[in-house]
Amino acid sequence: MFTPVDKKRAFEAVVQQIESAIYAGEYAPGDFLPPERTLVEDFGVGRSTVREALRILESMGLVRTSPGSRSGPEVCGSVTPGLTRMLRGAVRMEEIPVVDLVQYRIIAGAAANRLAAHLRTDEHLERMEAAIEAMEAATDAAAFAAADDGFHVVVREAAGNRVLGMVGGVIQDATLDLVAGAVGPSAGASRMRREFIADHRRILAAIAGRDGGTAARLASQTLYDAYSGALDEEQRHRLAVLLEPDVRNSRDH
Amino acid sequence: MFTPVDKKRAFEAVVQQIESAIYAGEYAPGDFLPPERTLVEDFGVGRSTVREALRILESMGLVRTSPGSRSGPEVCGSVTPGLTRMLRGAVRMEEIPVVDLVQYRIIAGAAANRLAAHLRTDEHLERMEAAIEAMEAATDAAAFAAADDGFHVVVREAAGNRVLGMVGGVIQDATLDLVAGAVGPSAGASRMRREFIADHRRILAAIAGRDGGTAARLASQTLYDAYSGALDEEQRHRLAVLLEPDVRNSRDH
DNA sequence: GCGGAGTTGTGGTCTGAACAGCTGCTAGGT
DNA sequence: ACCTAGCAGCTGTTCAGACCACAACTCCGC
Repeated sequence: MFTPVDKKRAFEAVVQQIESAIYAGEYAPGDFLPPERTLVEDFGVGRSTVREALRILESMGLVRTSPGSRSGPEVCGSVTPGLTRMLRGAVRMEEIPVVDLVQYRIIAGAAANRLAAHLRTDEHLERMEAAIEAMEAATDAAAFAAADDGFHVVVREAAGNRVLGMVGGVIQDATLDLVAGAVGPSAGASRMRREFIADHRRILAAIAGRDGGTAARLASQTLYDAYSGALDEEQRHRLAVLLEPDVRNSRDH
Repeated sequence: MFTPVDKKRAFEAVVQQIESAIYAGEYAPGDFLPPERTLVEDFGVGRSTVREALRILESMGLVRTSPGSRSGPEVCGSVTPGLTRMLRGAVRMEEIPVVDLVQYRIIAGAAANRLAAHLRTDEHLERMEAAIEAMEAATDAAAFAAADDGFHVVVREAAGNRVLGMVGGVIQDATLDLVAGAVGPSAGASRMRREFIADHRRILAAIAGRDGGTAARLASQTLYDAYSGALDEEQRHRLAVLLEPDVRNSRDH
């Protein structure tokens, strides 16, 4: 059996070497790689090859270049912004149906609220309270939506799961882009808005009382109420499946 | 009040223009961008600038270049390989803990199995059965892991949620590469492997019987059993919170 | 009709150059 | 002695031109 030969392009080999060096800990965040012209000598390749490799590493968020530095490209620690950017692009390109986005928000929101109820600190509670007060003080739909966003951001932060936080943020943004002003609480009348705020207060109370099950259930129901109006019957059913399903099953018995 | 100026580098502007064109649908997956030398004329920049932009777009998974093509860079649809690569990097940089990935898989897996139980077709069941048979026939750990992957792919497909499918696939690939052989069922003895297969048969039976609650519970428990051995007590607790939490809460009353 | 050699266009790489921005040193003035 | 303006050096950024390898297309001879 022969192993498939991988014809690598030169810049890919450079990327792999630098990437491995960073992952291996030879370069810690904050350190500086050798300047481009030195890398050219070390790798024995042309300048453009080194630069293309650095562009890839930069787009991955591993390094950062800035002119005038005396020390070369900087190894920066946080890869999350690059990851978030790519995920956002992927979501945009997939042209995901709104019902899938809402369905995901119900799933991820329930889990995030459940986790937040167990792991939240008092500081988280204060920030959630502040977000609700910002919702009450909002005069236009944009400010209201932003305050609502802020509440969910704190919940995800309290949940303490980086993946849940990152994906949730991207999907939440995508939902806002698609349905901005059309559906959801921001477009509702003031009575609808008050009800929406009251829902959030109930969620906050459940999180404060470390009642994860109630927090998850309330969060799912609130999302369903906010968006179900814009969906047809078949789509609503796909969402309703996620609301208290275990109870439904036990009733079926 | 002055607005901060954003000094953009030339290749970033090129990236943004091409990116927007793709997202706007001007170039569908499978289409071809103009050749590099034509882009040089169109954008009025040098060749290396265009090439650096193309490298960034390529690392994001948006385009693919191959020498000898008469048509220019190809716009490719799937961004997931790039996402997986970057997520793996984030984990290796210890920016995202492995426990977060496992926790996410439990959350998303439970939801996917629950949805699949309601929406699956007979064809899905046949493919799940085929995946389980492939697990039984697997001789090495890699084949076993691949067959396990295949089962979950079908489940996500049956669930019919694009977000869950895309993100779930990325996370699954990332965990596969990171923990393959170290933890998880692939490293276990044959008894552990048989138990793992039996779990999947039970999940399949629940999905076939349209019992979403049971399918979700079994899937969560299987994942927890597979990975909990490699985690410490505090991490295990973060996972255990997600297993049958409503029952725990009702018992607390 | 068909197979093979030449042509053409493509991406991949290298070289050399010039420019802009920042840093650090230095010389001059106070 | 201290401060500041200017200079030199190094950095990243961009451009132009050239060459190579490769794939596809074309055309010619069989």
